[in-house]
Amino acid sequence: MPRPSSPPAETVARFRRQLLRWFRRHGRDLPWRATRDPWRVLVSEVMLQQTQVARVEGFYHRFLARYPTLHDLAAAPPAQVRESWEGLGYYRRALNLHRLAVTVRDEHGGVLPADPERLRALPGVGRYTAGAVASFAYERRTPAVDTNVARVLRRAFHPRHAGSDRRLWETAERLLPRTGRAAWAFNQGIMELGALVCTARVARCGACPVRSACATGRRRAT
DNA sequence: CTCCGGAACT
DNA sequence: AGTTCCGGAG
Repeated sequence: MPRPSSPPAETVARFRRQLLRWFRRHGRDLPWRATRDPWRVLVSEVMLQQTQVARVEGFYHRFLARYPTLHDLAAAPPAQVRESWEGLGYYRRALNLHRLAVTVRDEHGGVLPADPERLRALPGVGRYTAGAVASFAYERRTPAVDTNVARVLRRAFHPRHAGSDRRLWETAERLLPRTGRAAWAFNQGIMELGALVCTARVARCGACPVRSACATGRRRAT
């Protein structure tokens, strides 16, 4: 029997339902999940790009105390911005965030765009971050596939397929619940699953809430 | 010591 | 397609 190019609708629905229920109960109360302020969401996403949650938390609060709005960052001298980023590494992120703030101030009336396409055009914003900001700040019904999510989707729905980001984004799109509000929770949830359960080094299938809807989990009850 | 991780650039 | 950036986790 040929492997379907796309998972069955019933499996997709079950995965979505199980994930959402699990996230409601087990999702962590992270600071950036308690806000829809686009600036705060953006800062969290940029910091989280290559840095783990535990490390980001402290810097996140300090940075936002220093730059409570996008305008505060835009007005700051580059050297100070760089200093505020000390300890997080990948300093180009700070440079790009500063450039982004200036661009949004000067060319978008100070308002961060809600559209992934327009977000994508800003410095330091790739496909993932654009989707994340659109979903987490504006509750747009749009996918956000970072490497954690890609890993979960690959294990669950495309176990023998190595590459093709396109397939993964298509699957992510299919998995999204109907409303933007629910899509927010789904996107948060699937990232949480990748962070806590379906981690890079070990897939904890025995503790996984979507095990029965997952190609990898159905094989082994680890 | 090896692996992990978005975006930009070559 | 491959490389670079930077620090932490396993």
